[in-house]
Amino acid sequence: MSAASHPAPPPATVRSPRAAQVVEAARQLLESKGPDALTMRRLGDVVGIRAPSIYKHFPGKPAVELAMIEDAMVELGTALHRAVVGATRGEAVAALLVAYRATAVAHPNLYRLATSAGLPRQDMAEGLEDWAGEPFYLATGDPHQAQALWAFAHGMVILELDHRFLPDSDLDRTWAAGAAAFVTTVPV
Amino acid sequence: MSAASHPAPPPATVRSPRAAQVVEAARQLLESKGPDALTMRRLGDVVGIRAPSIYKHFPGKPAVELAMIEDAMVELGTALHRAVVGATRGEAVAALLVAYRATAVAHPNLYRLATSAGLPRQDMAEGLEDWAGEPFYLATGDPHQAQALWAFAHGMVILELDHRFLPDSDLDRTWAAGAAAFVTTVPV
DNA sequence: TGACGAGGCTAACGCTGTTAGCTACCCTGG
DNA sequence: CCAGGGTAGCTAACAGCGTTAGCCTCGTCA
Repeated sequence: MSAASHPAPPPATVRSPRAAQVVEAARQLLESKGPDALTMRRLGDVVGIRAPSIYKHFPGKPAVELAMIEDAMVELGTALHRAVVGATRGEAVAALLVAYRATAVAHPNLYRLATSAGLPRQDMAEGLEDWAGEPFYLATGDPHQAQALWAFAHGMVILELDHRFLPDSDLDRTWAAGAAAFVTTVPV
Repeated sequence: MSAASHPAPPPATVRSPRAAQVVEAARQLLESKGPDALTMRRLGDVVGIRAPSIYKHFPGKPAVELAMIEDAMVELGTALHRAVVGATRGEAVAALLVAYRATAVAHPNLYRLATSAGLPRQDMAEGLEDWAGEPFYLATGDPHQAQALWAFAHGMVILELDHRFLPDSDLDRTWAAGAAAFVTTVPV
């Protein structure tokens, strides 16, 4: 393991070929047609089976969504770890925010799904949440700074995705303002 | 008008007595039973009419929700304006965050409804959005700082409401960390 | 008095997630 | 070699959702 590597995500739950196919189809459906298009019948159509047959592989729609969320967290965590590894403190915050924004904007519906509700933690892969959030601690060196920075990043992304900022906003500068606020501050 | 007053919200759209009753019932239903309980049939039950009759007063469920969102924004904006009026720069940011958090936590489901999706801006009361967001500009004196602070506040609230922070987090300190970050920073 | 809009009603449509029950295949034990 | 059982598909159906069509009954006003 080289000095510039980052910790691997916790082992993912194994999926049967059919289950993996369902999750892949669900993701494609969600990203290309939006959340309203993600129905069990349409999902069955894409896979080539009837909706009730999906229940042979997943206990219900929330379980399919949870699998998608786990995938999204692995990808987001990977991007964030890659951004902070080997960076100095000042660079790390900016690089982390850039990676966070880019990953979320690249898959907006998936990001929304993964973050816009409570998580069934007991059903999630052990340690995945901690691992994905670790880069915020690595970049700030303080748990409260890390949480605050995460809140800022998530707030920015979700408000941007939902077009909640005024239409002519210069969001690059707003991101920069947030980054500056967090790098120039000492932990309380 | 005294020196410690704040600007009044833009005039609200007038509602017939029945329409007001529907919105009030919807809010009570949402807050007490959660978003899944907010159905047109249940809403009719509370008001004392059948679900299809609601369509004599609103074009559809989204219109009822929009009315609730407008009410929520008036209340949030009022609380935020009250918090910043007459405060010094350093105090204003902290007071603003306290008011934001308190208002959101007091009506979690309403806050989620008002912030967790895109807004049909053309159907909203003119100027309401600007007016509700104005305290962020008053507290920071800079539009990008204002947006960044809003993103932080919203991120904190929504992650707290959805129990996304690790269970034993000391969120008071995280809020303080964010406040400190934004008061000690100069505009970029 | 007659017309008409406002606001209620029932019935129904198409959609949703989900369950029950049936069937066909494959693998394994006797 | 055959019986049993699990795996994974199917159709039919249910309850609930938002919404629409069409009807009826008031109150108001020309």
